Amino acid sequence: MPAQYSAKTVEQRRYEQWVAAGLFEANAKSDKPPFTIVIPPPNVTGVLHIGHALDHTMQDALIRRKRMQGYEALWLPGTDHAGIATQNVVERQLASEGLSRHDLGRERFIERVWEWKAKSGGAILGQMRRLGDSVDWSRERFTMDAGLSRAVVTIFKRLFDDSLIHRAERITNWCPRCHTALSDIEVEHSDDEGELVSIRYGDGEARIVVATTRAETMLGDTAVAVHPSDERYRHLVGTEVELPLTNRRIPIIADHHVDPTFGTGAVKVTPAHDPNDFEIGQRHKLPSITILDEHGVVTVHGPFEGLDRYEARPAVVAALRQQGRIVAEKRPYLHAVGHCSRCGTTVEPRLSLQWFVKTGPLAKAAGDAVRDGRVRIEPPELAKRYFAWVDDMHDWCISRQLWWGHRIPVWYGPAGEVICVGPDEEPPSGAGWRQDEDVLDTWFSSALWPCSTLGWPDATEDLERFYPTSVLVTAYDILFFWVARMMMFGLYAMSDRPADRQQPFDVVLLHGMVRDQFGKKMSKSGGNAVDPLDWIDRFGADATRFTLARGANPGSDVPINEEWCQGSRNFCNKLWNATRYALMSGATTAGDLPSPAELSTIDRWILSRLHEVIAECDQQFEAYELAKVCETLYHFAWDDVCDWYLELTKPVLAQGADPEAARRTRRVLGHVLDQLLRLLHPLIPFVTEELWTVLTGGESVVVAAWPAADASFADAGAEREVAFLQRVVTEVRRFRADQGLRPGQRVAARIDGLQGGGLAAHEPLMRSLVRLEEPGESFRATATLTVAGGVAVALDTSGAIDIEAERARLAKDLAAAEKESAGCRAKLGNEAFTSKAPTAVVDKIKNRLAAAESEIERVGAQIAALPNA
RNA sequence: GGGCGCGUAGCUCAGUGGAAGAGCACUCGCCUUACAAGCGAGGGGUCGCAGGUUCGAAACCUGCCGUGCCCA
Repeated sequence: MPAQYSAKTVEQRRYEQWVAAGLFEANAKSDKPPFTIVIPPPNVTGVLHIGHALDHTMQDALIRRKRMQGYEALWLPGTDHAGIATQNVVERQLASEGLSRHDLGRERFIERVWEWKAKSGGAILGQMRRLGDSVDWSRERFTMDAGLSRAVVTIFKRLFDDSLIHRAERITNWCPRCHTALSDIEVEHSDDEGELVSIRYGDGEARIVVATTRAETMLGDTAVAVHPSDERYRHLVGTEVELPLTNRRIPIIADHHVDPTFGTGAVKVTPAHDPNDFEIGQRHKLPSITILDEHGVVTVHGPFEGLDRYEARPAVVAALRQQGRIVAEKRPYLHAVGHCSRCGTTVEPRLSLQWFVKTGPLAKAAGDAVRDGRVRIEPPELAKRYFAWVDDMHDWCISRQLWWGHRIPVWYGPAGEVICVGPDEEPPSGAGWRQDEDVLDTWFSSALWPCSTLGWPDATEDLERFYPTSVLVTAYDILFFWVARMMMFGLYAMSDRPADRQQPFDVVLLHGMVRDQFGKKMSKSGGNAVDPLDWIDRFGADATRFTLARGANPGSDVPINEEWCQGSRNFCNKLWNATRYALMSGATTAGDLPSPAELSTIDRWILSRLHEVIAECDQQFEAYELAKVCETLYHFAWDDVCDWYLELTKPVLAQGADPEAARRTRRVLGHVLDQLLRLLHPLIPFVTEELWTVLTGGESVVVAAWPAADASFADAGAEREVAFLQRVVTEVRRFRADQGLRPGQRVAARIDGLQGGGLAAHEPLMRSLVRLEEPGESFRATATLTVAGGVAVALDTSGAIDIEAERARLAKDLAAAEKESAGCRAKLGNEAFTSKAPTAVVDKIKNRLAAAESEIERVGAQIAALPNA
């Protein structure tokens, strides 16, 4: 084994072996309990970014541990067809050939998309292999697969028949670039610079001033609204005012929605181009005048016709200014603007005929499932956010004016018939029948993902066995995207089952977003984005995973940086070298572990610690505290095992030592590493596999049994003894460092009082750790260290010691002890404390005081023994 | 504007009523036969501010300041 671990030479080879051996394939026929995770399907156009890497690291850690624990573990991979994004990609490709999708026609265009998918789609799936995702590739799914498409039609038909899907003309978020409607969650709001223009409508007595950030929409105004109790305008309500630039007069109406404190307290009402105005329009039965087409171009007759909305705005303002109607202008004016989440274009609220899911009853059920505990949100604090969303959900616009996607299964007849065609039904044929042109929102199909991937609507073996899935892992910022929609559809689709088996998942585990070392959001433009593949290349997948997992505190954001990833790589290397050393020292996993009675204190200590750590890890895993699992194992591996256990057992394993004792320690050493590698495997699968197979000769740690905590290994005596030993060693090291004694330099010393601490047997061990040799003929102590517990170390430093350095160190110790003592005395002298605090707490303080007092005595005596400078 | 978080060491974060912690960074000394991707030792905190509750507050309550996110 080389002295450095090379992830590059291990990772790809190991992954291929795992897949070839079928270790990730779940067997629906086994009698093991199931544990299921479906991957939140990434876009088929997507590439692996650092957020996926975090999400997948967490899922893989959970699923690998369950697999080792003997569950029938299924992690199901796949992608969604990403309607808008994919269509955009292929349209761009066509554009470079000078073509549009309309040149090809619908059928040929969809063929092109499939060709694109076959050639370049799903790049992320290959990248997941590099991360080490233990997904079952034999069950990979795509939302446009035949089976999943059938699921879409099935639920559409059911919802339609239950009157939960309907078609209506409403204001929707319209992307003038993608030429499609969007749902609310596909719109991202940001504060942008715009303008606020105040315009005077009407003249003389009948004039009123309104303010707007979108002057061009005044062409579509059909009213001016004021608050009903606004005294300033009461006399105008019910009258009409002249709308400039048009030959129209519009009414002044009173509506509670108007905020009288904003601007002049009067607002223009454009029902066809603003959701609030639309509502006002409905209430007051106002006409809606559409002034912009699907490209955002003005359609009203006159001088502005044919202008883009951004050309029309200054043109309208200029025309108004010419008429002297601009009362005030504010530029720049910061206000919230919605953008298409796919292309960034400013969305245009637009009146159009769309299909909607009536979310009311579905959202209620989705909320109830969490409220009554069938589904648990982790961490629970985030449930509030979930409720806030599902309890106030707007109807969901599901039709998209795209070609790529599941076409809406509705046919319109010559006599105005509207027929929804189910999965096993024949669409109507004959003259005048046509299918709806639109496709469904991609989320409509991914909302079914937990059940459709397992075979729904068919009652498949997989569905029976693996649904409900165990846990859904995703980022809190898309709680609404995945969770709420999967909950609504899962519960609805599975409603024929008993209530406790309908939910798409038992637990929703939410993590935060990956950020840089200063907590800043990662962005390409900000230059702080980390490409996980780059890290995998340079540091290895294990190091990348460990860095992410180590920051994954439940529900909070995960800061990472390159130095920390280096640290994780170093940790892998540490394990590599510890195992390398162990193998060179003859560590073995063959044969039974010797019983504690046969073992040395040191061996019993490390086994005691091991079992504490196993128990801690289990508890932390169950609580989804991955950051804590990492910390626990990092600390145990590096500090307990490498820094102490390996060092403490070196003399036993050295040549010339008792061969039986050495044999037993080799077995314990092998066991501890074996167990440690198993515990770490879910987090860092590659290096642990490489080391574990060499160490144990086993087939693969992927399917090795998860360690079981056994309290009978707890050994408080051994832990106390080793802690004391560590204290003596550290005390001597401090002295040596302060005195500037070279680490390699051997120093003669006499050690007294070891019997009292029960450490007599460890004297040779201690001497070797701190390089103290037996006193010779000419031994003359130049310094004496007293350590707690009556141990004293007299050293011959062969010359004058640095008394000032020694005094400074001791003074510091003394000050600390005195501070402690004073604090404890103050507490114990307070009658209110001793009478009201629990006895256990009072006793603890008494013990601390006693310890501080003896420390003061010890250090004081040492200072007194120092020669005067 | 409404809601939800957060504020602890230089940085990033644990710590939820009873000794202020970790990793990294920093300082000093070391190539000590597993590991310099390493070893040993060390320095560093008014727990945002002000009140309050309590025998006791980093933690609980109120207000303020700063900051982040979501929604409008």
